[in-house]
Amino acid sequence: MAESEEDRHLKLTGDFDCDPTPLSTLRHSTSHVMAQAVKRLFPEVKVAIGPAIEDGFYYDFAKGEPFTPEDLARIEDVMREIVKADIPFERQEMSRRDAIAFFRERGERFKVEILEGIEADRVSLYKQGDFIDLCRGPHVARTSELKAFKLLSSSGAYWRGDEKNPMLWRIYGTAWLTQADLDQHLWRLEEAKKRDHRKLGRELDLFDFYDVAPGAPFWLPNGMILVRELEKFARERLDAQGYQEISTPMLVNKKLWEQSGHWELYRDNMFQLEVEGEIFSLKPMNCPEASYVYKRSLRSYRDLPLRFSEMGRDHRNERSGTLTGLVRVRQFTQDDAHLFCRPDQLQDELTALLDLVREWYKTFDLQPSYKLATRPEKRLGTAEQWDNAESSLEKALRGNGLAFEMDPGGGNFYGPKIDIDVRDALGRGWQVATIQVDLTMLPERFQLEFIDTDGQPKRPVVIHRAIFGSYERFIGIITEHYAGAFPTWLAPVQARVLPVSEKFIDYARTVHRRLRDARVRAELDDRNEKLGYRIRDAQVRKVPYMLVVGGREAEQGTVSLRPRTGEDRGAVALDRVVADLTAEIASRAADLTAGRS
RNA sequence: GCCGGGGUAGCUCAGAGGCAGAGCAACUGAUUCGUAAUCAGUAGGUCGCGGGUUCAACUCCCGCCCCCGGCUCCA
Repeated sequence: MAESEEDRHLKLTGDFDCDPTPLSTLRHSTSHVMAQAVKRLFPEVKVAIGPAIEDGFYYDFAKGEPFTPEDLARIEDVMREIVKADIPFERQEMSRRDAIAFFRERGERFKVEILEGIEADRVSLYKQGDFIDLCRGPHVARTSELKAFKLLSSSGAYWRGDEKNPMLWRIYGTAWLTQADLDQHLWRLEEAKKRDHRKLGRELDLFDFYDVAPGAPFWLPNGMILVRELEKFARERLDAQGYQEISTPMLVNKKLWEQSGHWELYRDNMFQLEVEGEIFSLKPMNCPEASYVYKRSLRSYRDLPLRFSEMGRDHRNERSGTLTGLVRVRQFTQDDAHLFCRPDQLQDELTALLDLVREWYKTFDLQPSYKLATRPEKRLGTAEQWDNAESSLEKALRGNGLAFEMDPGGGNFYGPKIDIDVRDALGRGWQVATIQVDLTMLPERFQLEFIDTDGQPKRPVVIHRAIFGSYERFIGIITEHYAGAFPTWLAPVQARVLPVSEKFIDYARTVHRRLRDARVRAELDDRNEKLGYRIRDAQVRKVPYMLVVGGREAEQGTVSLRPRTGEDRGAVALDRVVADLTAEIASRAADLTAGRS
């Protein structure tokens, strides 16, 4: 992982510990003004740290009682007074020793602790009016520059993120350069609430959770359609790429996990149970068992690469407080694969894999971004192996014309990797795919071999990769991305036939049957309700197409086509509607184009 | 796991020691309807679970489970 803004903030070392861009500076200054307001209202409170973060800022405070929503409103009022007073931010420097004395005298124990933990001889402080804080800066010139901000929430947070440390109270806020940006951000927060996959999952009957199985979804018929369509999508692509699908046991003897190293490093996250005196565990990952499949026979250099894919159902005993809808679960299904190749094949495999990833996400209108994580300090394997693996990953990225960030030292101890985030329709990032080169872990621990051209056994390189990441999380992501209005190929119900009145039920049945025969997931809504009611219902259920049929349509063999976008595409011949819909579904098109002239 | 907030009808939520409530959804009937909500009626509950206090607990106390927002972790 690259150092986070929080980490840099805490260390106060280097030239620019805090991101000096105008927006980050503004947010950072806003957090100082918030701390100033808090100290005015609650003089006994001690301050910890307050960095800029994505979309805003926070500040942590030591205080007996939590902040209430009313407190936040009062703090915000005081902040606006401070802004109005147009106070300058003033920088001053002092020796670290003096700074320690300065903050100790004020009882600011957290500042003292930070200062004691750093190496710099001199440090900077920033002062605005009656508030002074240890800070690397930079800051805006005057408080009047803060125009568009809002406090959002308060919650507990540990000092330095360590649960053994005291709990502090954190206030989150957001700040922007303009009111329009702030309004836009607040709109996105509102919109995100409306799109919450937990809410939509219930409303659209996709999945549900019951307290008998925390962290594990029950897939309802509608949601299972999504699972099946995604599986079908994945299998089509992997079949075309020469993958071979396997499936390995979920309940596995502890011996395997001792061999793989999971028992030592990951045991706390594994569900264990005893069977006839032996300890078994539900698999948290699929790699060790894929190695068994590899090892099943003697492999020649000619057999490689071997690409074993698996819809691996994994269980991880996540701490109860971390579970969140489909995004963080205890049972999930990875679209996993392990590619076993010769070192000289690594480059081509990675290039093909990135091409696959790039194409994959086009279907969902999700924008991927790539991060190359290189060798960490603690690692296994030779410099030559690492050089080869890192340059192969980089060449694969460049070969595909992909922009990427570097994450120096962020790789696994067994090899470098590329992590892939996607940005959704609201601009939120989600980690989905990962491509990890494994130089040593599986190859060494499981003694993987192939017989090379010289007749000697050699170690293959393994690539661990997942593209959706997990079906559960991915469905959570796309539910929010599409706001539940899935493209036709994914929509649980693709079309609803709505007879204008029961007089036209026969023709409606014919239309319905034609659609079903063409494998369109269609429903007939012949309920005893007015057309307007049934249209509204289909709309609320986000059904892509409504096919309204009455006398005119029955006579002419047409349907009146109304996509959920609200347009009226008028009377379209039934044959054409069926053809358009099947084409739209087969091509996994993003837009609703059937019947568009 | 920790901190804070919650759990009352399918959903959204009100109620606070003394008869369990509303809107929407559901069901039944009437209406036969042309592009986002027809009218009327009916039914619906172990107030998360267990214990305690009390003449009486959805309400107060204790323990547990689950959910939400964070911390930490993460596909």
